Amino acid sequence: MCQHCNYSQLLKSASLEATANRLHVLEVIGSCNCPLSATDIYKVLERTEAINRVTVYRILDLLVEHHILERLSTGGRAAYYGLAPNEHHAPHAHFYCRRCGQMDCLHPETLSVDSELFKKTFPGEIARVEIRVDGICKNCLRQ
Amino acid sequence: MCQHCNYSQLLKSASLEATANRLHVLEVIGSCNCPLSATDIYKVLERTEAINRVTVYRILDLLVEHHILERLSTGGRAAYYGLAPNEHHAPHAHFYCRRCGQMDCLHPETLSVDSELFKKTFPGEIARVEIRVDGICKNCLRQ
DNA sequence: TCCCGTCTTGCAATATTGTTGCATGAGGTG
DNA sequence: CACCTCATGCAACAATATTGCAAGACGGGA
Repeated sequence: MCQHCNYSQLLKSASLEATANRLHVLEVIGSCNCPLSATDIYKVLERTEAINRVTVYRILDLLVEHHILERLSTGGRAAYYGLAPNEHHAPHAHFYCRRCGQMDCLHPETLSVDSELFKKTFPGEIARVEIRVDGICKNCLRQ
Repeated sequence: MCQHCNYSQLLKSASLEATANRLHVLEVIGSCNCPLSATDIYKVLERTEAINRVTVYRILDLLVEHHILERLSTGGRAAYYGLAPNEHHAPHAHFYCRRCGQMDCLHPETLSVDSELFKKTFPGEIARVEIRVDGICKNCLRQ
């Protein structure tokens, strides 16, 4: 997803140590153009690194808390993780294929919500708006 | 949420038997103005009915599959369930409070997405668009 | 009425996903 | 070196959901 982000820099600006494990996690997520579940990430990493499953969960939680990653939800029960919006990444919606379970990022322009009016009238504090389109992807439609 | 829906009728039009358990589940969801998790529903039901937790899960799955209920996701790991859009219920967005975990329905007009352009250009099939606003609700802000 | 098939439900076991407690080890600082 | 902090591993646990199998309900037809 990102040739623009310097993960080490991202971590440092959040006052986090740029440990090898954290960089590995960011590289896996950043090099995939779609959000991944914790299990996905762990499975990729364990092939090449001696990393513990719990460590992956802890890193994901930490990075979400520091707004480096964002947690997304499918209709299913696993959480998915993607790079959080930053200067290189505009907030964008996601598409979830009900048949194959694949989650994809949509281009920021294609789908957005007009939340200005909402923000003015809503009595609470708004942190983010998550938009997810569910359906069947073109690959699954072909079959 | 609904004085207009005849649950028994809803089930019959989906060719499903209107069993007591299914009606109970629908009544619990329909009489709450916010989506509920499977556990929420089970806890309400077990106070008055002899119903099994697994039965609740199965009924929820069945009703989602038949588009009587819709499954919603919070940032957390539990799925939430609400009545699916139908002639009495316009599709609407939801608000999830990060502090108290409460999920609320928003009025259909306050927040909607312009998906016409998207529908024309997207190469897959679109079943629904889920919009969730995350933040802190007004009750939590007061504290 | 009795048998048979289908559907719903309960129960136990299991799976998946995520969390907690505690110990170890690395690396820096006085 | 003694001490501190932080990241990590490991085992146990917790929460949420699913599966397999058996029992029960209920209707249709012999």
